[in-house]
Amino acid sequence: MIEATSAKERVLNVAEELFHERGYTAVSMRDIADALEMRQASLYYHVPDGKEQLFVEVTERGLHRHQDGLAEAIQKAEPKIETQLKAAANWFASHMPMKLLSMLETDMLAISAENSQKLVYMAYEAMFMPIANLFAEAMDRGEVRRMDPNRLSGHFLALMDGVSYTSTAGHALEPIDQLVDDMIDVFLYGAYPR
Amino acid sequence: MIEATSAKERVLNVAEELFHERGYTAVSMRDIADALEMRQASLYYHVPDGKEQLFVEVTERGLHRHQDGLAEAIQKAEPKIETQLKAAANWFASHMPMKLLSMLETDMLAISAENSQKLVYMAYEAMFMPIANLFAEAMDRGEVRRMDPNRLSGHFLALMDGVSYTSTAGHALEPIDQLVDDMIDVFLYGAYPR
DNA sequence: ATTATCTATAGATCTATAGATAATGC
DNA sequence: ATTATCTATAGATCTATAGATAATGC
Repeated sequence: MIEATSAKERVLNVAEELFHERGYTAVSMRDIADALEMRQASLYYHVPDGKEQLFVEVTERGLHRHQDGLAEAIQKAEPKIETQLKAAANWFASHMPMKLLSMLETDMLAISAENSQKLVYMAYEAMFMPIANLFAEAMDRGEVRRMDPNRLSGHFLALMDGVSYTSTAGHALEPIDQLVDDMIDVFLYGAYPR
Repeated sequence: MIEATSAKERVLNVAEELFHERGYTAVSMRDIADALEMRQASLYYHVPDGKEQLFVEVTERGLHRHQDGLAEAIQKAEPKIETQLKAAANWFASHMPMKLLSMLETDMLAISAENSQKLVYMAYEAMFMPIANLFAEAMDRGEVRRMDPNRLSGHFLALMDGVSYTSTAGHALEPIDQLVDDMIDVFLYGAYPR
């Protein structure tokens, strides 16, 4: 079998795009099936447990992809916080603007508590923790001022989310790399004059 | 009539809470009516044009409230960027953690293009612009380094959104004021050692 | 007369199940 | 036998409309 993408993968890909765009509740199984040019009921062959399972699988897959890609991007960069952050941010930016916050906030309330907990924890592991570790190490090297690395990670991801939004929403006059660099500059040096 | 809140206001208040919590599509007219202990159909007396109108009214009211409250908070503060930002941030934080980004991203796609455009513009006027003006003035005073004030405003609001989320989601060990102060400190001085 | 509710219901849409069908793989 | 689709449909839920009812205000 030299299929580029299996049928299941195609389902996950389309579902990912739609869920990401409009959110869990706003997307119906019908919408997904339509986009795949198949009948709504046919989706249940791939996800017998239904819509919530589909969402969970899509999100898990996406988070694993983020975890791997992010780890690789960071590891490839020289161990200097600015370079590492740029690598991380550019990876985020290129691999689908994440909207982490909005996902965590709204969609999680529409699924079961168990699934929600699992996904929130995976998001923590995939995105929050790696960045926090980066800061902790940078602090040990004296590169970043001492403070709670978790808090700093939260700030960085919030900024990253903002950049994603800006570039998605069209009011982006400049390429995303430029936006990312600017953001990191403010993050590292602050808004006060140097 | 010495009513504290009119029937219409009660409807808007409950709708605001639910929409804010779970998003536009995830909340049904039934949910809102149930929370008000009235019948679903009765809502249509207050909002004859239905659910979308209700959402638009709720959001407009909320944005106006933000516009006024924010303007007042800023104007009361001494004209020093740090003090002004703290005033702005604390106002945001106390008057309902906003989730501006998530609202703009997801909910706007579920309503008509006209309404969406109107609300996005109102959000821009109510939150984005006042903060951008703050920065522009601070730059003139030499208090903030020269750069695009709009971009800076975006970064600040993204950080604010992140703080709102942190404090909402329970993983807040500290009072929100503390989180806000920390955030502003990073924003102004940067993550690099001073 | 106005305000604010109610009951009843039409019509659309949504999730999910049951069972048929057809192509490919052993 | 497995994979991947289809048709048909049950049952729930959702938005919105029509028309009745009752209390308060002029």
